[in-house]
Amino acid sequence: MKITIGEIARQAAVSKGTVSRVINGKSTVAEKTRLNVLEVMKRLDYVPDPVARELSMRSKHTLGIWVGAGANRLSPYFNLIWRALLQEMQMRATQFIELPLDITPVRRRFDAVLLFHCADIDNRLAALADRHIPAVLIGHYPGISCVAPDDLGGGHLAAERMLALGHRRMLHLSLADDLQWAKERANGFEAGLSASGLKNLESTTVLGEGSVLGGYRLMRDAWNLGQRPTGVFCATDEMAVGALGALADLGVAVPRDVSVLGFDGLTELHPGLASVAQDIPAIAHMAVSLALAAIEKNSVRQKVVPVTLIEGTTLGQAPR
Amino acid sequence: MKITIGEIARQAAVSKGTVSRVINGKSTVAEKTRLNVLEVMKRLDYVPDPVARELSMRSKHTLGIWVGAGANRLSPYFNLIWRALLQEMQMRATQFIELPLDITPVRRRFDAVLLFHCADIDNRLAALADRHIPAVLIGHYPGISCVAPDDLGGGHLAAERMLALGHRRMLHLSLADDLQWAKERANGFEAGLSASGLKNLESTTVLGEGSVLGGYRLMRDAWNLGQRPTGVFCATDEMAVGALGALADLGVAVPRDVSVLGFDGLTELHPGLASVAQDIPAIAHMAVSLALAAIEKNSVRQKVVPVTLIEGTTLGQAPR
DNA sequence: CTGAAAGCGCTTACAG
DNA sequence: CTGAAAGCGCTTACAG
Repeated sequence: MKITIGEIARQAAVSKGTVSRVINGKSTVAEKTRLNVLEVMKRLDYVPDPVARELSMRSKHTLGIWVGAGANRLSPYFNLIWRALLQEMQMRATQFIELPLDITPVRRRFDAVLLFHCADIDNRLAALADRHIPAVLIGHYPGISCVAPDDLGGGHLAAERMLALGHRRMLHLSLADDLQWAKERANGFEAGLSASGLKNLESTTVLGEGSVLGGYRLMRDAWNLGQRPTGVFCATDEMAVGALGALADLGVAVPRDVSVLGFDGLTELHPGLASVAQDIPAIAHMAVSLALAAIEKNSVRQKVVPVTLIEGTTLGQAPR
Repeated sequence: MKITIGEIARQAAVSKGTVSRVINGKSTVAEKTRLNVLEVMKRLDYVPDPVARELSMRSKHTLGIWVGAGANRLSPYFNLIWRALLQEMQMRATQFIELPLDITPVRRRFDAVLLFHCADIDNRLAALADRHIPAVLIGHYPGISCVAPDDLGGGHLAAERMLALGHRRMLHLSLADDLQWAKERANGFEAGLSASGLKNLESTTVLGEGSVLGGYRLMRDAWNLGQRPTGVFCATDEMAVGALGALADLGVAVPRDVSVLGFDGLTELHPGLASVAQDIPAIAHMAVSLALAAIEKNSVRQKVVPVTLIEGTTLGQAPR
C-alpha cells in the first residue's frame, strides 16, 4: 500500500488540508500540530506524490520550447540545459510542449516560448511577435526577455586566472561564426588582459568551429604555424577537448608546458578539464521565471547569470 | 483555455467516458461515434493530459534508472535514449526515479531497475540480485533481461552495402575497449565480408576510442601509414564524424574517393552522414516492457531490435 | 454501445 | 489555526 496524505492525516488526527499545509509550509499551522504531522510523515517515510501535486497545482500556462535545427540538439550543453528546463517545469508544475521547426500548424495553445540562439533567430522572433506570443531567449537579443550566462565576465575571469598563474603568451580559440556569446567571451578575455596593464603580453586569437574537431584543428594549426602559447583559452569546452587532443598528438605536456581552459562547465567531457562554468540550473530557473512573468505581467527583463571558474588538472602555473 | 476531455465531449455531444474510450481504443465504441470524436479531437488538436492520465491509470510500479558515471552521460546517444525512455514511461504511466551511484540509502521503493552498460556493471547487477530487484540492461549480459540493437546484423548490413557499392578495400574503425556491442558490430562486419565469397577483398581493422577525436586519429594515422581504403566503416557515428574530419584535412574527397559509414543513426551530427541506425524509441519501449514483465511475471527475456541503413551523402559508389 | 459517478493524491479558496 | 469541499484531467467499473 502506497501511503498517501490521507493516511498521514488519519494518523496525525488532522485533516488532509492541514497536512498539505505543513507539506507546503504555506499558511500558518499551529506549531504543535505541525510538529506532530511532521513526526508522522517522518515515521511513515512519506513523500508527497509529485504527479498528483502537479495535477492539482499547475499553472494554467503552457510554455513552448523551440529548439534550433541541426547538430547542436545533440550537443552536451543542450543536453544539460534541456534536462534542467524539464526539471524546472516539473517543479513549477508548468506544462510545456516542444515546438516543431514550423509552428504555423501547431494548434495547441502555448502562452510563451523559450528559445535558443540559432541561425534564423530573427525570423523566429518576428513570427512570435506577429502572433503576440511572449518570447524568452536563452542568449542575448535586444528588446525581448533574455537569460544568459555572464559571458563577458567569464572571459574576464579566464584572463585574470591565466595571468595570475603567470601566463604571458596566450592563444585564444574562438568561433568564426558571428555569435553573440562567442564575441562576449572574446571581448571579456581581451578586456581582462588589457586591464592587467602588463606590457609583456602576447595574445593571438584564431577562429574556427565550436566543436571538438574545431578546437583540434585550431590548436594543431596554430602550433604548426609556430605559435608557442603557454595558456590556451577556448570559447567552449568541446573546443578545449579538441585542443587537448591536438596537444597530446603534438607531444606537448598539459599543464606542464601549456595550460588549457574551457568554457561552459562540462567537466565530464574530459578528466580534469578546467572550465569557466555556467550555472545551468539557475539559467533554467530564470528562463521559466521570465516566461511566466512575461505572460502575467507582460514584462521584459534581461538577466545575466554569474559564472564560476572550475579549477582542474589542465590548468597550471606557466612554465618559466 | 486549455482544452480538455470535457471540451471534446461537449463538442462531440457525448460523455467524457466515451471520449476516453476512443482515446484508449479499449472497449467498443460505435464506429460512427468514434469517427466523430476523432474528428473533434483532431480539429481542436487535442492531446490528452499525460499527468492526469498517469494519476488515474498508473501502475503501482516504479522503475529506477541507474546511469553510469562519467562522460557518456553527455553523449549524443545517451541524450536520445534518455529522452525516449522518459517519454515511454510517461506514455505508459509508469513512475520512475533516477538512482544515484550508491543505491543503498535510497528509501523510495522501486520494483525494477533499468541500466546501461558501464564499467562496474557486474557489481551493479550483483547488488540488485542481492536485493532481489529485477534488472533490465540496455545492452547484452547473460542471465538477465536485456534489450539491444542488432549490432551483429548492423555490421553485416554495413558490409553488404559497402560491397554492393563496389568497395573492395575497407578500413574498419573500431574500439580498443572490450565492449560487447563494439565486438558484435565488428564480427558482423567481418562476417558480412566473408559471406560475399569475394577473393579480391582487403579489410583492415584499427582500434581506438569511440569519440570524434578517436575516429579522427584512427583515420589520419591509417592514411599516413599508407592505407588507401575506398570504404570506411566506423563503429560509432562520433567516430565517423572524426574520420570525415581527418579525410577533409587530408584533402580526400567524400564520397568520391572514400565512402564513410557510421553506426547509431545520429545523422544530425554531420550533414549527410550515412549510418546504420538504431531504433531508439523501440529500444526504450522494449526496455520498459521487459521491466514490467520482469516485475509481474518474473520473466527474463533478451530482445534484439532491428537496425536500418540510412543512406547519406557520405556513402557512394567505389571509385574505379 | 454509452452515461453518470467515483476515484487517482494532492491543493486551495471558503468558512468558521 | 483548521476542516469540509471542490477541483485538477483523466479512467473505469457499474448500470442500463
